[in-house]
Amino acid sequence: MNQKLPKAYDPSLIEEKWSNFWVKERIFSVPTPRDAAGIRPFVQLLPPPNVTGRLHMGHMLNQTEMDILTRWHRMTGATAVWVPGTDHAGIATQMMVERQLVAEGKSRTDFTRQTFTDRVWAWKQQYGSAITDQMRRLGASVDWSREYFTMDDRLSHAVKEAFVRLWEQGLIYRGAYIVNWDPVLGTAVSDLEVESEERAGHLYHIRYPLADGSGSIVVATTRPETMLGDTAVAVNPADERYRHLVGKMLLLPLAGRQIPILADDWAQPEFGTGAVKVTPAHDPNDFAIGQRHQLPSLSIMDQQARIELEGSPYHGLDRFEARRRMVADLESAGLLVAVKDHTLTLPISQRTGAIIEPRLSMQWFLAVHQGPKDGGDSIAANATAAVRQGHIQFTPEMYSKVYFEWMNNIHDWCISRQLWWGHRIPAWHCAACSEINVARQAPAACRRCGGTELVQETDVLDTWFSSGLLPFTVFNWTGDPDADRANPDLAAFYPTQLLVTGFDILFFWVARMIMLGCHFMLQAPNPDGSRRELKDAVPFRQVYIHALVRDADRQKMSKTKGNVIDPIEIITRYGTDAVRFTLASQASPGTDIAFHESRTEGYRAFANKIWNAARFLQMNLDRAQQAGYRISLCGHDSVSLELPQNTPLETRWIFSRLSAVAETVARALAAYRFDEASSAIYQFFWGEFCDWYLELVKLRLNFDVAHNDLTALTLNALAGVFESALRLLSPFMPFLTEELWHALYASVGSPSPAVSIALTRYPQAEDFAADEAAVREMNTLQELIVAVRALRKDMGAPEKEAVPIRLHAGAAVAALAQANAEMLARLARVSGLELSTAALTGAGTRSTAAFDVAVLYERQVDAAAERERLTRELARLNKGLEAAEKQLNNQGFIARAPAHIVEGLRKQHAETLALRQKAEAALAALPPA
RNA sequence: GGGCGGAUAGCUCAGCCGGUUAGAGCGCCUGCCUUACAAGCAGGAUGUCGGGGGUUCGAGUCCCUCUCUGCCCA
Repeated sequence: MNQKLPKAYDPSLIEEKWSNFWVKERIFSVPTPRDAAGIRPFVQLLPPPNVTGRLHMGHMLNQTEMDILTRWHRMTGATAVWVPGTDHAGIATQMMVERQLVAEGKSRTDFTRQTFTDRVWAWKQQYGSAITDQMRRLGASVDWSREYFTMDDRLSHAVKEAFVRLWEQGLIYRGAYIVNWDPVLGTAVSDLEVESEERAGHLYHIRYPLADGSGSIVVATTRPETMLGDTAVAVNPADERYRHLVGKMLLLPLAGRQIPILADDWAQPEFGTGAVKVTPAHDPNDFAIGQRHQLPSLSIMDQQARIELEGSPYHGLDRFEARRRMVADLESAGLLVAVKDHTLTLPISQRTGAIIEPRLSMQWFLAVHQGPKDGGDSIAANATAAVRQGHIQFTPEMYSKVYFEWMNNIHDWCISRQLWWGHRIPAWHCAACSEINVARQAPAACRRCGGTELVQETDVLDTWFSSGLLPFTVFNWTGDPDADRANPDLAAFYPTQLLVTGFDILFFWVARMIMLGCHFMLQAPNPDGSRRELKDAVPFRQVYIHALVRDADRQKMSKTKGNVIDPIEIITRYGTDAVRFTLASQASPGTDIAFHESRTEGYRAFANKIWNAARFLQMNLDRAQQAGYRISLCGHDSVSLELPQNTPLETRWIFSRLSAVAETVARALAAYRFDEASSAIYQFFWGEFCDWYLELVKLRLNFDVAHNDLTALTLNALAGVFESALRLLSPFMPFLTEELWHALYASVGSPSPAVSIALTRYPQAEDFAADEAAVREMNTLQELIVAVRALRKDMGAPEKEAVPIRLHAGAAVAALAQANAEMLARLARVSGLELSTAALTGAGTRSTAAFDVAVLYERQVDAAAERERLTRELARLNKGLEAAEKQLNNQGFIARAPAHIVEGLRKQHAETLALRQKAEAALAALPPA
């Protein structure tokens, strides 16, 4: 019945078993609650990885943090829902499939839209779950029954609904604007998807002759190829050099059109020649000038950024080829005045690395500064207020500043993409009258002219539009106030409690969720029918922004650098629990994590330590059973707050420590201090439970004699503390603790009280008896033991040989030492204790504030080493005394510092003084060097 | 150019609302195969808290400034 645990911890033997178990048994599935008001929800949305993605360290950190919090809250009785899903990732996925086609010698244009998207779906079916499969190995306690894909019917329906509503509210509009055009992808991309890069380039000075032949003006430009689209030349109104030319017409070289010279502040006199060409269709600033002066916009490039100008000799040329040709032509025409080196900042597409072409094109936009037609504040106003008013809190707090900064400068959001893969915009263009019919279903006839020839919009929505809706769409939001009010999932789980994510998607995703969440949910009534306020419309109440995982040299991981650490590979070598603990132990808000494998090695050793503690326990439980003891273990009830009268010191102590650690962990986790929480548990488990408690219980467990109370009591305490410690640790190391927890119950011969440790109660400070006196006494004994061990070492006493000691101390400490002679014998190999009324100094002694102790061992100490040690000690003490005296002699300090600080310092000063005397005496007693 | 961080032991990082002589892990040195664990046990060494100035009875902690360094936005 009792399976022996293997001698060494081997994660590969247990992790797969439990991750399968958790999924198969649906341990973390949360049904829709009947009574939303009766639960304490802890709801989080997993930042959905792209279907094209592979798990990286960032995911692992993110999921480790989310999982620790989820498991912790779940164990404290919350209804913990963690919703997983994947994102269709428009551009990334389409690129992935297109690349596949290229390998087959085909291209997207060989397919119809339908057959292409069918192919993407097929790809998704086959490869799309790679990342969620990897996730299962991390032990993430997500609710798989709620898993979604952003293009599921359910979510697509909601996306369509959201779009139509925004359109009806007048917040979505269509228009020709300058957008960031990626000529490789053939689509517009948002500002966020554009990076800027400095590159060496040229500034071309080109002469534009006046139409009347009376002279010319020289313009400076970095992009001569766009001159075919020029519709003006601008000079600064204050620029004396050109004032007389304003209003005159120019003859545009290479095009032969006439364009005006106008005055506009945008032209900076000190840049280039002070005269700039204006190309409204190919430059955002020029576009603005064009608007101010009602200039025509002349688009001269196609979707691949080739010159598109019928009849022009440059027609069909790539933009950079066109530049070369045009510069050459200008030169031969004598119009190229100068070419100067110039560093220019180029917009680069994040996806493809292509140089973005600002391009005038028809796009769909979401208005962020405008109130909806049916009343209410603008999207940006609500999103700003939600954070400003504290309904959403950022950790680290600093990120709220970043958020405001962005929100204050936000522009209307270009939500259309010229792709095939994504949510198609629900709009139909009337062939007859060009009316745009936005509708939930394909309309039969145009609403304006009744025409029946309707063509659906070909654009799809930006991926972030649909993911921005997730906090409510995953809970089946419909947009219909009555239906939404009656929706039990929405009632129970919205707003979600927390979002854990990286700063890289703060604007892409976090901000969009706040924008869309506040906007839509303000319109959804509360479950009781009352009007929803902003504080309950927010998509989440807390945002925790985690750090970046870097390599051991603090370098950002990147494919090109080749320093990417694959979490699966590390997990395979060290086990998931050890990797999770590594990340947790370094996860402190606002600090990047340098991932050192040596640390993971250390935490695997920790896991092994726990494993062996379990083996020790199992061994003793076996013996106990053979000896006829019955051990009862029943979750946290096994630990009694009332310890029996005869409970030995170390047991009173360990329960006190357990209580304190539970407190520390709770406080740390509430503040996202994963590092503090994990270090407190580590310290407790290894430094206190294993190093001290397990050694001490060996004194109490006695199976050679008939049944005795002390053994029984100790066994119960030992098992109870261990069981509690496993629960304490389980959010951090779910696999190991699950395995050992079940094994522990098996050893006791009783069924586990829950199918999983994850469903038990999290240890709380008040679950354990705290005993201040026991902690103090134990600390004194620890000090004494450490002092004796050190002395033994100094004097060269062999490890195995027991040695007597002499102790000088106050009555209480002396009595404590006498009462615990066994402890001293066991842990410091003390063979006998002799009390001394006189203070002890000289070779072979050590002193603390509480006692002097001497090891009675014949061999002479190494006088030189001892002198060195004492000298160091003396220096340390003097430093302390100096600092203390400086303050104590300071009248200001005595007068102004709080009494307990002054008193504490005095006491310490007195103690240090005594220690110094002893050290001096010891030094003097040494034979001369 | 604007904004936000960081600099503490050899390395990676903690150090709260200022309060007594600054901590952890890894690494390093020494001794131990003490039957739970050598992935272990025990003992030990290591810091002008980036420089300078200020506030304060008191500064690693608050303020100013400089140096170095990282990130975000334009």
